[in-house]
Amino acid sequence: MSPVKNDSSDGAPTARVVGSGDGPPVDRVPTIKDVAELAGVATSTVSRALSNPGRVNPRTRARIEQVAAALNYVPSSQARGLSSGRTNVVALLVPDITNPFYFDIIRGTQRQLKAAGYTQLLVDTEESPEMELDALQKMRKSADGFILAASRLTDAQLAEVSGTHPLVTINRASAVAPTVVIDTPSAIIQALDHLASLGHHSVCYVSGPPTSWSNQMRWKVFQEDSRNRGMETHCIGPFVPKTTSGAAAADAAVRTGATACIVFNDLLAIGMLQRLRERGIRVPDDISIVGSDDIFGADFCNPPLTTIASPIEEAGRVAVSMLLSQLNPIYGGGNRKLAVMPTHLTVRSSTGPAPLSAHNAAPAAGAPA
Amino acid sequence: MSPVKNDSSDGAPTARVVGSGDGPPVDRVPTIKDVAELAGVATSTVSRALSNPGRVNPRTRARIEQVAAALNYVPSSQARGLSSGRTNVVALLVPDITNPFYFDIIRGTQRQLKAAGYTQLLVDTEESPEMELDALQKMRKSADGFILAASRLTDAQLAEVSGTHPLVTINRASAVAPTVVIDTPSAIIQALDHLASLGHHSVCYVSGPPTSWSNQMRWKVFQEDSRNRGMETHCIGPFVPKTTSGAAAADAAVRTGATACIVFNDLLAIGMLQRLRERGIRVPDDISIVGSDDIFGADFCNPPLTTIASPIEEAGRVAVSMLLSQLNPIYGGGNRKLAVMPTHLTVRSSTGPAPLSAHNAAPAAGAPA
DNA sequence: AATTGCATGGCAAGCGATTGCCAAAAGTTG
DNA sequence: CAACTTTTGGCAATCGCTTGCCATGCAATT
Repeated sequence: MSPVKNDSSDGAPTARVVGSGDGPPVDRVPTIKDVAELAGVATSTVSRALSNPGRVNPRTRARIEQVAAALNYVPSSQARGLSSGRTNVVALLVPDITNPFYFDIIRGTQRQLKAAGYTQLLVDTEESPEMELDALQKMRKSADGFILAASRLTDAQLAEVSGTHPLVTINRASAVAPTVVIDTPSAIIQALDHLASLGHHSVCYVSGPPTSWSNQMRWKVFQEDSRNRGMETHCIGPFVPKTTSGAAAADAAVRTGATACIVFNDLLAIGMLQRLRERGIRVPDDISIVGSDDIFGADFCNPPLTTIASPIEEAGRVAVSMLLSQLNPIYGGGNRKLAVMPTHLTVRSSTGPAPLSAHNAAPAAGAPA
Repeated sequence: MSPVKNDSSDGAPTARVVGSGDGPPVDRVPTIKDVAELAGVATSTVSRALSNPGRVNPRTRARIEQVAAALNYVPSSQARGLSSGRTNVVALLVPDITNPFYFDIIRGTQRQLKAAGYTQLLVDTEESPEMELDALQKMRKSADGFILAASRLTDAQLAEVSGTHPLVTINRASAVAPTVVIDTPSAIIQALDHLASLGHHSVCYVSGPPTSWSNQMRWKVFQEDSRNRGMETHCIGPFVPKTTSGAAAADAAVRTGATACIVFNDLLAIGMLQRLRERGIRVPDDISIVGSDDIFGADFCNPPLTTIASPIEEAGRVAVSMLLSQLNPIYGGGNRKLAVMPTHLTVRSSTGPAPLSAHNAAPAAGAPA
């Protein structure tokens, strides 16, 4: 009833500038108790007014909200977490924070989580299953749920963890945990189609981390489909999925005599592009390269990379929805266990017609023409 | 002492697979009390043993540690935070999480923080001062300190915030907060030197966000130094520092007739490169481009970008040290208020000799040679 | 031998919220 | 108007840990 902004003529009650005082900033940050007193109610009422709107009289609630605003009150997430058991934090675990592939995931989950009132905690597991497990363990109590992007865990580990933590995986199929995967078979088949229509007969898969589920899937489909098409099939690797591994990958690829490569991811593909250029091997004239992910940079590298693109940011968003419906059944949407994201081939300039020369004698650098 | 992977055969007290039970996983996670009881001491002793090693008898401590390990005990960060007032969380605020410039900062701070036992909380402020302020406010209690990368706050806001929150800024000078900046004057001068030695007489600064401190600094130095050298000086912009703004920037740059550009950052520069290529304007034959930051992609774009590189990851690490010494004076290192990171020019292929033709008639796309 | 001092560990009071339970007030119904 | 249901708000017990303060035991000092 009484106007609320009465506690000081004009100033903000908290967050005063240090000003001339030499000590640390004072003016203790307001707690729920301060709000309660000022509003003339019990702390329980304040708590409910703020997080359980229906439970309190609209008039009372309005007053409390005013006081809270005037006081610049922000509930302590610590205290809230302690007493309620919920933290409103979701942890996103990625193998390598600097891999552009994850940017869109990060951004997608970030947006969606924020919209749902959650805070995202980003963890870089450095491609290590141990770190992944460890983080999961350590944050058991400090996060409500987990999103594992391209988890490096074994099936058994994943099953175990999934039994005790609400989680969803991205790009890592699992029998037990809800999963968002990209449509790998379709992706590979599209790429192979493209290559076949350009006249390639000898193709090579450039493999990524052996522990990566999507790598395994890609190779499997690649192998089957290229065989069905009667293509000569090669596989090289595994390589660390970074540009720096591109040199080794490029050299190995050339050595197979294949006229086209499908590469585990764009990072590696871009590295290969660089190496091939150094060695004077022309792309796509001498060899075609198909990447995967369509990361930042794939469009402006040289030549621009043909690549398998997928709606990664959306995958992130979907993962969040799945997790949220797991955390809070009220979110509805049922409990979808699997979402498959469509893919499409983005053709740029790193693929072209197969060279006319035999496919078993790729031009070696420095060799006479 | 005990190996870590021991929780298999004889049962981990927690984290049991759900197995056949249909209810949620039980086996309440162990608390400090469980550890205390099992070790036959008080909880206070456990607490001390775990976080204040010197305060407890080594033998007792060993026992407690064993029990804790056996129980797979992980202290609740919530509870710890509540009672101690410390959260062991440091928030890193960046304007745009997808801007590769920040990757190295993120990685640098991440590493260093982890080493010091802190958790990094990454926040994307979306280039918005409001969001930045808001995040700061909201996390007042949930983070021990803040690192503001390229803060968009005004001086006044920064001063106020800095009075109430332990923070350090990166690439944003401030009279009040400890700061890590890159050596902008030197960077610009190096670039201008390079350009001058290539015979350029008309240069253009391509401006980034007006609220960016480093943008302001760069322009200031650019202006002064190019004038001192008797160069013709242009400035265009501001542009949003993303590749998508590159087209407009490129067109505007060409229009000035300058033979060389120094661009606010690599993202924008790469966008310009793309546009120039589209328009048939050759880089560096017709126009030279210098970027800034040496981000991921600067080395493999087309042509590879000459750019001002700085030890960004190290800047992140330094920022963390400065923050830590602020949070915990025991960390020592004094209270350095300013760290300046050296820069160097990385010359690649986007810069070359000034074209011989007059500098006021850049070749228009489609114009006959 | 008495005193002092230090190392060690326990007690218990918080930290700031949430929430089950209960009581008072308000609204309904016959 | 009585009996009953619903709303609304308060009490107080947690949540799991930290930490100031105190008690004890033992070694060192005088």
